[in-house]
Amino acid sequence: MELRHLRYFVAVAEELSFGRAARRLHIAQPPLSRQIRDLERDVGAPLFDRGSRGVTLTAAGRAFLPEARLTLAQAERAQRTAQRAAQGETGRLRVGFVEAATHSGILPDVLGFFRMHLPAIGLSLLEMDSAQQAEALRESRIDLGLIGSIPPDAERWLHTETVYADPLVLAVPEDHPLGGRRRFTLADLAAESFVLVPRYASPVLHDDIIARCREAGFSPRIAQEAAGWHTTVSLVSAGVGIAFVPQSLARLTRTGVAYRTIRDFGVELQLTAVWRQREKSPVRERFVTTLRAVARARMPAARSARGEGSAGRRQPPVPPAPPRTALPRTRR
Amino acid sequence: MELRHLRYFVAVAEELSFGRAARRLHIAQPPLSRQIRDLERDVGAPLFDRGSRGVTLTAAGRAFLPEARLTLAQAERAQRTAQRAAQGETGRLRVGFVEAATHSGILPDVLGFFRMHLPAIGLSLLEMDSAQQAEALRESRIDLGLIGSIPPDAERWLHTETVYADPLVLAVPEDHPLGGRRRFTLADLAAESFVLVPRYASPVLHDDIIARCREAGFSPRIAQEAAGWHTTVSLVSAGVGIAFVPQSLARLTRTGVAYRTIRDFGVELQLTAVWRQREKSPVRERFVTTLRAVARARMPAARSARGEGSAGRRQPPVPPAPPRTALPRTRR
DNA sequence: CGGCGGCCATACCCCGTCGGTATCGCGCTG
DNA sequence: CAGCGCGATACCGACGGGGTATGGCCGCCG
Repeated sequence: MELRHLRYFVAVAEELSFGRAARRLHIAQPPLSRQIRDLERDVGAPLFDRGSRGVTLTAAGRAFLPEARLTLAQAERAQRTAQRAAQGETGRLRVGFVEAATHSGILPDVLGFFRMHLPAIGLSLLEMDSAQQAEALRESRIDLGLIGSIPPDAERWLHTETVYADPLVLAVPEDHPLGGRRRFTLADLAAESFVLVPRYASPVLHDDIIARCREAGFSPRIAQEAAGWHTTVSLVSAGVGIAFVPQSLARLTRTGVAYRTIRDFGVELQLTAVWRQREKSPVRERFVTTLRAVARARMPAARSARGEGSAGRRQPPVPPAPPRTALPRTRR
Repeated sequence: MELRHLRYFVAVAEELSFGRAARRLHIAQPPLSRQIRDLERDVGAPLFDRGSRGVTLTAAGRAFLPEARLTLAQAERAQRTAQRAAQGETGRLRVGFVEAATHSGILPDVLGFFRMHLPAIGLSLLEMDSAQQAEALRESRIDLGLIGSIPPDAERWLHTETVYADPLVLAVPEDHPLGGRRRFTLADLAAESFVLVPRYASPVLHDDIIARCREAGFSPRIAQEAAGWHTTVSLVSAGVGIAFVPQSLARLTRTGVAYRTIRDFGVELQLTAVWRQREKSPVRERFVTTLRAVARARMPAARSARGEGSAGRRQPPVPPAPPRTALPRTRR
């Protein structure tokens, strides 16, 4: 028994005529008769009573009809399910992320987009640090990691893509002596007091800043630790100290605070997506595409993120184009 | 897409190896590869990741697998449903019956057998008289009628089969003068008082008896009406009168009552099944087969019922052999 | 009442395709 | 590095799905 038999049977049962059914199926009547005969032989019982004036369903045929319809519907459902899974419209994705990914607002936006437009995708979110994510990826406990920077051992089996990069600029109180100067070097700040992100909140960023300062010849004096960027800016505004903040923040000018670029400071706030290199996953591709779009919308400058991978392509921000396979569809 | 593709896909997905799956399917590996490739083209997405070391399911494949299994199961279910319907193991039957059919105990026995052995059959029971049944059959409101005798207009489009025939004998009190006589004619009973079934309970039987008496030259004097045979016998035993009762009752001898055959009385208690001539119905055949078996078990004499139709065949009483079509089953 | 037309079955043919054999390409492995 | 295991590719034969032509049956109508 094949689906063809069921399709033919349903057509004949609906038309109650071999001739009309054959026309509807775009085949000739004799082959249709033969297929139905084969089906009846296979089922083991006649399904139609042939009268010279059309045909009628037998008891077996009447019982068979709804089941045959169900079978055909189930077959189509199977096909659609596979297609949707291939296009990443359904499935499951386990995402590891550092806390900073939520603070930046990028991850919440992506999640909101998925809940809104792709509700059939099950997302599992697991907060963990970079090292844990690398291990979880290796052990296939997560499918995607979101980390603050590319790990030192940029492993060969991992694909990394920095989707968001925001250079840090200096925030100073408007009435601060440095407010008037045009150009800084890092060393000029040796005597200042800083508002700094606590290490536990963003270890990579914290360490990067400290390391750059030490390279410039001083160890920064920490006046106050602050976990959120807006808090940090408020403290700067209040004169507690100066701070390094993402450039994107500088666009929302706040009274009492001035922003100054430090040439060759080179520390960036980053968000990098990382996943198992050779594993194809339509859902992951969807996620990354969305992530790129959301992140780009929040990027401070027009230039795109400089991650390795295919991060350079321009795409409409939201919604992202679905990843499509190039295979042509045949009939049915 | 055909069921073949799904069967092959499931095999490969379960074995995670084209070679092993091909062996399991009893085909060579290259055709299997081609079928899977065709399936993937049809679905519109790759279902397997081919590694040189076996294969893995893609996300689409993982989503497709359970749906494919469901489709195959549904197809088998469809087939079995049709088979069962063809053998009358499932379906619906609307049965019209006269009240006497239940009093005789035959119909309840058939119903009990169906509830016990064929619970998947839905039986609709509608009590109506012979004329109503004929009309209901014509209008296809019932599929089978159970009546007390063949209707006067033994219509050409109806098939009738008398499944039960029980000649009436005379029941007299043991101490009654008639008890000693060997041979009777009906006319000998002209002066007696009778216990008779009320007309509303069995109109045909009632009228038959009255008519025979009038032919014999008298109109019977009714001492008492009684609706059940056992009640009738009790009344005879108590000396209320004499009565015509089914011969089968005479086997259960009751103290105080003697039974005598009246030559050429010729009135029978009958139960006749009737249905639309040219309509095939496995459930109806089942029902009639069972009916025959149950009725025969209650028949008084060894001789079979003399109905027109195929009533003469001997069959094991219960359970009846299922009507089987001679079509051979092919593979799968 | 006989010819006609509609309907399905049968007979026969062609070619698409399913399944078979032979072979290749490619990693992995001893 | 040769061997091997696995899937893909190439090619072939034959089975069967679909085509046309035709027959048998029955209801209809002139």
